[in-house]
Parts: sequence; C-alpha cells; structure tokens
Amino acid sequence: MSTSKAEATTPVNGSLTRQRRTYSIGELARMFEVTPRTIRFYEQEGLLAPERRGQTRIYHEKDRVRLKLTLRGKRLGFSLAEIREVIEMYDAMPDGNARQLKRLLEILADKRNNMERQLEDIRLMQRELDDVEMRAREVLERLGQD
Amino acid sequence: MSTSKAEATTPVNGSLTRQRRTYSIGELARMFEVTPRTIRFYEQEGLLAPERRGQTRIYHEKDRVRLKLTLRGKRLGFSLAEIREVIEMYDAMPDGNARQLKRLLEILADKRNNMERQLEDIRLMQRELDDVEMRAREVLERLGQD
DNA sequence: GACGACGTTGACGTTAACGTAAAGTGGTTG
DNA sequence: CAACCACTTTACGTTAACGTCAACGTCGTC
Repeated sequence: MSTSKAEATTPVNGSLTRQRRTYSIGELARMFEVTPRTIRFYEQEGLLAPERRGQTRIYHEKDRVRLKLTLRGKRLGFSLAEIREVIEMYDAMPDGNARQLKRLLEILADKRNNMERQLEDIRLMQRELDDVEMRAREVLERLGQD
Repeated sequence: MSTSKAEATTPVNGSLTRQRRTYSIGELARMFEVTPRTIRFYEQEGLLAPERRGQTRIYHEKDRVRLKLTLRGKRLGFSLAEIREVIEMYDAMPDGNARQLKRLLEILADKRNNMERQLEDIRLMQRELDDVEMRAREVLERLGQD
C-alpha cells in the first residue's frame, strides 16, 4: 500500500452539457491506476457487468461508479466478496423481500462498526506516528549539534 | 473482515502494583483472538522476538505492545513487511544515522497520507451506507403497508 | 505411568487478488 | 497491405498470510 493520488472523479464535461457517457477498459484502467486485468477480474467476480459491443466491453457511468466504490472498499480492507454482497443486495433492493432487506441492514451495521473501529485505529495510529516522529527529530537534532 | 470486539488492553493488575509481566503464546493468542500459529508466523517475519526459556517462548509487555500495534496496522491495511520496516527503524533509532532517520520520516509521512486518505474514504463510505440504509428502510416501509 | 493440556519445529496446503504469457480479433493509418 | 494498436479469452504463475497436520517434548495430576 504505497502513496498515490489519483481519484478519477467525474470528468469535467469538456464541450457539451451531457456527453462522454462511455469508457473503454483501458481508459477506466488509466483513470483509476489499475490494470485492465484487474477490471476484468472484478467483472469475473461479479462486481461489474459492462455492456458488450460484440466482444469488447463498454463501460458507462454506472460501471465507473461501481469501480470507484469497489476500489474505495478495497482501500478500507473489504474483500471483493464482501463488496459484491453489498452491491448485489443493493441491486436487488427494489423488489427485495423483507428478509433480504433486513439482512442488508445487518451487513450495513456491521460495516458501520468496522468504520468506527477504523476511525479509532487511525486516531491511535496517528498518535503513534506523532510520537515516533518526535523522537526521530530529537535524535536528528542531536546528530546536527555534535 | 467480520465484526468482533476484543482489543486486549492493559491487564487490570489484580493484586500487586506491578506484576504479571510475562505471557505464554496461548495467552497472547486468546487475548487478541488470533492463533498461536499467527504469532509464530509474525516472529518468523521479524515482527516479534520473544525471549526463550529453553524451547518455549516467553512474551513480555514489549512483545504484547508490538503485537497490538501489528494487528492494528493490519486492520488499517498495512502489509506485514511495511509494519516490520517501521518497527525495525524504530528499534534502530537511538544509533540511527541521519539517512536512516530521514528515510523513517519519509515512511511516516507516507503512512500519514494513507491515514488521511482513509479518513476521507471512511467519510464517503459512511455517506454511501447512510444512503443505502435509507432506501432499504423506505422499501421496508412500503412492504409493511401493502 | 498414562493422560491431557500446552508447547515446539518442519512441511505442505489454501485462498484472495491479481500478474503474465500465448494466441487470436478488429480497426486505422502510413 | 502491412504494421500497429487496443481489445479479447484461456490458462498457468505468484505472493501474502496464514491453516493444517505430523511427530515430538514437558509438565501437572489422577
């Protein structure tokens, strides 16, 4: 998990007021700094279901958003299976039966707990980092003086 | 990544005012809800270096803290290799040369960026969860009325 | 002194999440 | 038309992080 910056938000809509609705796999890959292989793998795992023009995949806004959510979920440590579960339930929502919906709410509560824990972890970890950094700077100081 | 609760903080110091300094591998495992195998693996990967009484491992407070930090790091998505890198540099700090220390500060800055990004991710994810939950509740409502 | 609980070291197995290489298709461009 | 992309499928390879199993040693106790 190294540093990077790109988040690939909504495109800036260069000319007209609602266009550029589709993407190739390569475009999407560059946008999010993943490989096409990764995107195909996500499809194979049921996280994406792009349109097909013949053999080649055509991605729309919806697919892009899904990919974005998927990658965000990954950064938060969710497995692809977990992410898929939520996505599937979300898609099945309109006609979902009560049991399914309650199950979904359970999962969401679980994720929420997870988020809370991570927030706490982050706070603690930041303190640790502060501490280590302080010590490191002190040592550096002394090295400079001698 | 499922839900659980134990964090295994400092023991409550039952009788005297500074005791219970060592742990067996099994105790530690139960404390943090991992298997002994996991703990041995972390040692093999250079994250722990417990004392040995003959063959058997003896863990002190220091080791327990390290394990705690390691697991926290894991929950935040760091690899064992990354965690080890930080631990090693931390240990080598007192006599670390300037280059090493600067490298450490770089790594820390990197982790910090990571934390920031995760905070943002969590905020965004929480909104998504809110949204999904709302819709789910709406659908449930309608199911109840009809 | 047999038994069970706990510890030890190998060594091989497993899963998730891709990487990589091979071999083919379809379009456009000099 | 040949060369070059970008895309496709199939399939085997790889890495991290353990799980699992075998075979053994060491206590305490019944």
